[in-house]
Amino acid sequence: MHERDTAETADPTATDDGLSRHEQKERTRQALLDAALELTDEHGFAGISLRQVTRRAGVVPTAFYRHFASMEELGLALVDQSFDTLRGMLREARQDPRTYKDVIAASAAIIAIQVRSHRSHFAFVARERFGGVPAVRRRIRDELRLYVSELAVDLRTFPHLETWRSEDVLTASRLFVNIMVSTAEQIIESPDRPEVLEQIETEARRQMRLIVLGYAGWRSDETLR
Amino acid sequence: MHERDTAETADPTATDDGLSRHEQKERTRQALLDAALELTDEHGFAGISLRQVTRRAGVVPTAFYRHFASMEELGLALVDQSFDTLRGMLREARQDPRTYKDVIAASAAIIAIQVRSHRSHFAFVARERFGGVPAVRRRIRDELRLYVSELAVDLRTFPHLETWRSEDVLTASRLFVNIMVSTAEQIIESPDRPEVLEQIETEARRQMRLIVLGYAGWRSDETLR
DNA sequence: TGTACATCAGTGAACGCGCGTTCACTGATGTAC
DNA sequence: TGTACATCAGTGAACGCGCGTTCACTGATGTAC
Repeated sequence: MHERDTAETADPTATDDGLSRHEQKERTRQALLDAALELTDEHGFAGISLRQVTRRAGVVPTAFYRHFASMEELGLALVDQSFDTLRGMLREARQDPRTYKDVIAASAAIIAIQVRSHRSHFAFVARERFGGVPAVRRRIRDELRLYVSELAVDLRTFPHLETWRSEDVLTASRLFVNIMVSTAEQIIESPDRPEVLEQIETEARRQMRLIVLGYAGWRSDETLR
Repeated sequence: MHERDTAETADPTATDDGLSRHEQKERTRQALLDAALELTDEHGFAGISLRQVTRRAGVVPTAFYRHFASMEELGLALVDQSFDTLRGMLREARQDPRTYKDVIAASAAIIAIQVRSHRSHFAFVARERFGGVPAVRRRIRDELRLYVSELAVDLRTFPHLETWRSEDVLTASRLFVNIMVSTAEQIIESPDRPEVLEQIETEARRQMRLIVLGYAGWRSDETLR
């Protein structure tokens, strides 16, 4: 083994833009994903072509195959990226102290903020959940199911809820995810004006409050099973 | 038996298949719509071509233009047809006496039956609501908004609800339509097995019951506004 | 009633275009010594 | 250290194919008289 490694300051492998081959490749891959996400927003994933994606990403069509075997594979990668964002939302809610004071107001606020800052990922899930390529649709459905059960685990930590039956917690979790998704869909479809967003957020709060109150009634009247 | 059947009610304008030019044209138009609906189920509306539609309908591509100026126009016609079906559901619920005994059980049952017998129309609305061509998406959004307010009018006729504030009735209507759409989506995505459908229907009933109970709580505690 | 003519739903050839995919290639980055 | 070679992300030409749309047409249906 030879003695190598010289200076810490100057990187001997540095190129014009300071990126290694690996880093450059990763950057192109992300450019393809971003391009596809943008185009999906306009035409739906089923309506976009490999050539459109590479054109927008600034590479030649054949370069696509260095990163994905097919458009379908790229679509699945987009699902994964989108759900990373959705999971980030759960993580944020868990860390936010407001959540444990007023879970409803906190949830509505977090949803509104997250949807606005990751609009394209939410839009992708909303559009492709029923929209397009079977493989993408299936992956989204599976991830959503997983997401519901992850939320159910969180819900169990709240006072009163730890004694509930697990199907009841799951029903609540499904309703919350339902409201979350439809709120996201509304925000995506709306003009980006503050008063419209405020109205959607208020509606989401009302819906969640209704469900919480519903459960209070449910618990006190077991015959309604 | 070889002797030809004598047409006792011989229609002088009768052709081989007994259809006038107008009737035949209408039949072709419907064949195009049906073909597009089937193909949309497989690939999404954005993913199908004019030629695919005409091929399945059994006419030559150029014949398409005798009926629609473009695929977009055909898409809008499909939205209209689908909402005729959804309105039929409301009409059915209004006529069904069970609705006024147990609105929840009746609604869940009616949704389940209607979705099964008009699966393709529900699937079209579910898929294209966020899925594809902007014009189609917009039309669906507008029709859904109208549908929510039509249901709100119906809800007002129920005991207790006539005294509610109109925003509250609208919120309830939105929640019901939300549950209806997501129930339809689940049925569409599920294998057609009775016990799975029964489970989805039960979940829909639970969700609706929860909301009704929620409103009971809401009414008795106005501070939760 | 029969005849002559008009209408028009559907045909079939042709077009230019964007598509996905193949292939041999280039030249900068990375590595061995 | 410098040199020689390997790797491989991205290139560019080429292909066959299905696409939407045009056009002149055919022949059954419909209408006037």
